[in-house]
This record gives sequence, C-alpha cells and structure tokens, in this order.
Amino acid sequence: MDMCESCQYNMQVIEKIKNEVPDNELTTKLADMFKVFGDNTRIRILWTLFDKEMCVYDIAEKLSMSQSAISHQLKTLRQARLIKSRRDGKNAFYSIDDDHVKKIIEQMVIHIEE
Amino acid sequence: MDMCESCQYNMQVIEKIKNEVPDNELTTKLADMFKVFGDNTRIRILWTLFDKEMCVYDIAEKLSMSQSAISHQLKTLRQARLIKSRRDGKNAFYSIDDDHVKKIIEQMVIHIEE
DNA sequence: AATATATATGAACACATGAACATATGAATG
DNA sequence: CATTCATATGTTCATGTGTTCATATATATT
Repeated sequence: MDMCESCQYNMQVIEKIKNEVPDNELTTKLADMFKVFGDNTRIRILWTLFDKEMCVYDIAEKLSMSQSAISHQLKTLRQARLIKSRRDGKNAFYSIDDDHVKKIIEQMVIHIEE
Repeated sequence: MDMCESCQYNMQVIEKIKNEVPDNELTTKLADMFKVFGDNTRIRILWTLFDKEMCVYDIAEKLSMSQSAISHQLKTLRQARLIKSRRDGKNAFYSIDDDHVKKIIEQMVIHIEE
C-alpha cells in the first residue's frame, strides 16, 4: 500500500520509538512541549490563529480575556516556538510558526473523539 | 493523490478545526489530555509500555523511581484511559490502552526533532 | 492465622503555574 | 515632547502538581 508523505514520516519516528526508553533529555523536551499545549487558554489562542494572524487586542476580545493574560500566554507560546510575532505600527500580529501545531492538535482531537 | 487511512482521518478532523474556536468543553478536554502527557515520568512510563505490558515493580526499577511514585502516576494514566491494568496474583500488569497514544507521542517527536 | 510480597492510597511538603493588578515600554500622532 | 494607544512585564496570590513517607489493602505461602 502506498503511504503518503505524512505517514512515511511516522514510520521514521516509529523506528525511534522501539524498545528502549530514551534518555531524559528527549522525554523532558517532549513533556515540556506537551505542557505548553496543556492549557485551555493556550489551546484557544492556537485555534484562533489556525487560519489567520491576529493582533493581541483582537485575540483578547475574541476569547473574552484581559490583554495582559493573553500577552503572557503569547510569550509562553512564542518561547516554545509555536507562534511568531511581527510588529506593524502599534500592533503586534501573531501567527502559527510551525506546521506541526495543527497536526498535533488534530491527533489529540482524534483521540478525544473516540 | 491517494491518501492512506491515517490521513483520511486527519482530513475529517481538519474540517472540525476550521475557523471558529470551539466551545470551552472541547478545548478544556484537549488541554486536560495534553496535561497528562506533560510530565517526564508519565512519558517515560508510556514509552516503557509501548512494546509490552509490565508490572509496577519492574517499571519502577527500569525508571529508577520509587514504587509509590510510579503507582501514583499509573493511576493518573489509567484515569485518563491511556493505560489499562490486569491483576495476576500479586502483580498488577499495565499496558497501553489506546492506539492513539503512540501516534500522539510520535507527532510530538516529529515536531521536536525539526 | 501469621507472614511476606506487591501494589495502592492518604497526607504533607516543596514547587510550579495562571490570572489579576499595576506599571513599564514602544510606536504613532498632535 | 507630551499624549495616547497597543503591548509587554513584574509582582502577588491562589491553586495545582509531583514526590516522599507512612500506612493500608490484596494476594500468596507457610
């Protein structure tokens, strides 16, 4: 059976996932990255940014939260390199920085909904 | 282009992920599930169980941690339905309860390693 | 029944985390 | 350069989390 590009990637990773528990360095990185996704506000911000870039104020309004709370979470997401920002005059526009973000959330949605 | 089964799943989910931020119920469930993966010990336990079931004592020894710490984390993983347990005499054997667990971690490994 | 072994659980503690609030920074505009 | 608007940041506080320690439960063995 032919595999699409995405699944060929998976096969490479499955090789890595065999048998031995990897060193703490990788598992810690993994856990830390999962932690970034492990917050309702951050998930909602990422979802908001799936289809378009947005400025801080608009994200805050859309999610009915304070500008400060959103800004703090944007910082966390940016440090994890999940989103990137660009200044345009007074505004800072944020957008998804990584193609995998959607896939990661997708995979979890699939898990949840079964 | 033909898509494999896994990617057809993804397409269904992408439909869901369009435009609107979903209600808090789904995003909260998502965040809570990510939280379960967001701990180094739990990631290492899951990894340990990828290829075979194991009893509590052996997991603890393999990860060089106390039986109590492992048992507590096993409870968390079991409550999230990521693993299941079976008793055999004095031992409790744990194993992965969900096909998605590996895929979810795979996807994150892919993200980390790029 | 008494004991040994494997696992589970409850309480306590240290630490991490997220939001609110106040304030600072940066950019545009008068 | 003072003001305004948008965003960022530092601090504080309440809450959540993971481990340890002590103890309880469960099963097997004698």
